[in-house]
Amino acid sequence: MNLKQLSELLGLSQTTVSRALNGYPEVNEATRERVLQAVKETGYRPNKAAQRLATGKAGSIGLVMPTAPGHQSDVHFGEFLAGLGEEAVRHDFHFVIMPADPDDEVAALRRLAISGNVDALFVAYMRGHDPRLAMLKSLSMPYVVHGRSFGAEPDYPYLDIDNEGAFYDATRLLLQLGHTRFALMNGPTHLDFAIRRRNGVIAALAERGLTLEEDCVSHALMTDEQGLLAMERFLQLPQRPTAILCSSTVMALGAIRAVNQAGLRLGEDISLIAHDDVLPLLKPESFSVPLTTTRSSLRAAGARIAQRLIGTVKQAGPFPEQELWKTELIVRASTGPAPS
Amino acid sequence: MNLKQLSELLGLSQTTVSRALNGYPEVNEATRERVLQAVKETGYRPNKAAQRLATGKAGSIGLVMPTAPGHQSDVHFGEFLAGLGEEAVRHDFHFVIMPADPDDEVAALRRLAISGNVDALFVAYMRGHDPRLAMLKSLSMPYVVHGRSFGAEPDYPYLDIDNEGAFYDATRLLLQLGHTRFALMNGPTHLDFAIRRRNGVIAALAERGLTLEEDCVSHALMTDEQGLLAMERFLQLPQRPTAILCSSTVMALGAIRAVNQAGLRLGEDISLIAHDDVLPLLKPESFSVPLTTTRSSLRAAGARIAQRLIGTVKQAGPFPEQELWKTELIVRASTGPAPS
DNA sequence: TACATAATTGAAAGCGCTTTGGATGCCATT
DNA sequence: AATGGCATCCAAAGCGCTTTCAATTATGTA
Repeated sequence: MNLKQLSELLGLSQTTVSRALNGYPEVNEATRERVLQAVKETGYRPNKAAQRLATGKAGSIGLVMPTAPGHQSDVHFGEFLAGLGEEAVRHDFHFVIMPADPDDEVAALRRLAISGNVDALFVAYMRGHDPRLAMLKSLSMPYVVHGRSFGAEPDYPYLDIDNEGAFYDATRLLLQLGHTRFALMNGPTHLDFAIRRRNGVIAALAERGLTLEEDCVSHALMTDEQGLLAMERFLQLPQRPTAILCSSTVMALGAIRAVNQAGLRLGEDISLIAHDDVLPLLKPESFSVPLTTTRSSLRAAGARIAQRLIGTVKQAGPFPEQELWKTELIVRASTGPAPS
Repeated sequence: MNLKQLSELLGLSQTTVSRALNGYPEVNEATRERVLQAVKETGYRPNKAAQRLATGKAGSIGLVMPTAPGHQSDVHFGEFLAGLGEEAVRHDFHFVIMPADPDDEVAALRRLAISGNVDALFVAYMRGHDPRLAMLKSLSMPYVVHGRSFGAEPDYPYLDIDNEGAFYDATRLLLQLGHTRFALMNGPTHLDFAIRRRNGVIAALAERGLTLEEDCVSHALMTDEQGLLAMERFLQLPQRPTAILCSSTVMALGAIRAVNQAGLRLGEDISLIAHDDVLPLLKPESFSVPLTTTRSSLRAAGARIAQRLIGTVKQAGPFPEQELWKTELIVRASTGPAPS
């Protein structure tokens, strides 16, 4: 069933049917009703490819999924996608996902953009001085960046959380509890959020005249394995840190295992604060020692970005170009006063 | 730059340029060279929407992502997607993801199919007597089902793992270790794999004249929370089970917490075997008590399905219609002889 | 009553590609 | 010289939609 057949069936022109379907005001309400009724009965669906060719709009937003054989797939990606989806489903948008080697992200993003398959782009996994920004600006296609790019002029549309503030606050809390020996389990060095979180910690420590020693910082993939390894390393330090900041609840999982294996008690011997993206299968509140976290929902961020992206494509009013979300600092049992 | 402009530039017809680009044999090699050269110089890219409208082929495979506000996003989905992606990236295919309310999956799948945006469908989260099968058959679009539909004639293309066999073998192992009181922590009742796994357990028990008591079975979302709750319930039973089968390592996480909290020792007081989809952030081998599992990589399954789907679209030879993968039973420390 | 105006509808021209159904010219055969 | 086959190429007809421009009818105004 296509437009032509439908219009013949109704004894109307394609023009009128098309208008009725797309909510144009110049069609008689009675006619529109008739058309809508026929659509319901026949199950007619406009062919998207044709629609796209005619309008230039695809009703879809594109994103690059970093993937490669052996490449760790990322829980955060799925969660974020769920957020995007939640919003997209309300506007009959869909996603076009271009899988790409992580080393090939710039090219993949360009391919996606000029493929003509998408109306807007979503960009994540931002790095410091991210090379994709220049490319995006040259593209004349709407986009929103999740995160920011440290070192780049902040003149691009983004939604980010206040990573520096989050870790600054977390560190301050630990300082107030009397801790003086700190360690940071962070994500990969080149990623923007890792840079900012580190800065947050350093800034808070500096106010007390403390510094973050090089051997008290780990940069690694945010897996529980890496968490275990990093924590084991920390615990073997001659001057063992008592306060640990951690970039992910996934990593914290491994870290906690290391603490337990060392026979230490979380919240007493070791205080731990992790950043919580509100992942579905990791509830810090139900850890055996509930985990103090800086919290910000990845999923909510996804939904908001979808909203901005779709709104822009549909020309539905202006959106703020830059948004910086505060995180919540939620104190639970994994933090306590420094052991004397 | 479009085909018309390019062909004018070259002094050729659109026909010839199109053929040169698409590898048709009836164009002079010299001409083809000239065209390819011009493409390189002008950066011409064919408009996908037009291509699609003309050919009906989109170079993409479609899938429905169950999502709704408040709906738990699923780690397995992301991992599976990574597998699909790994293969798709090699063939310049992409995905079109249609987010949909879980209650609306049949309709969503149909929308996706007739949208003209996809060449093939991937279908997951199969249920017993799944209503989507009939719809898919009527569709004349290639598809592959991940899993099967219990109770339906197995005449559709699928890739599944031998869920029944996996849990049968796991149960037998526990029986050999002397266990007699079993419990099963399963996924939602209506899902196909849950049905088959349960059957596997029941079959193995039956051989020894044992039965699976109703209060020793839990059907729930496969989250760590539900795992915790289910295990707590099991442990409070008057005749406490000593052998637990679990449908997911995520769930096992919570279950293990419950065991620890009850002051029991995993692998001694309680033996546990879980099914391992090889999720990136849950390594059963590095649990504090390494976990005995039935293993089958979700990601590998994704890649294989992508291969079949893309191959079918490209008419690249026939693929087996039905595949049933064996799982591996990997024995680690979470299983031990029944306590006396 | 005559005319301007608003409300509705349609014909047809694209959108950028693929593909059918010829053309055209060239060569080897009869 | 007439024939057929082959290698190349092209004009034009779609694919299924949107949108411009125009036509038609109904309504209101002086």
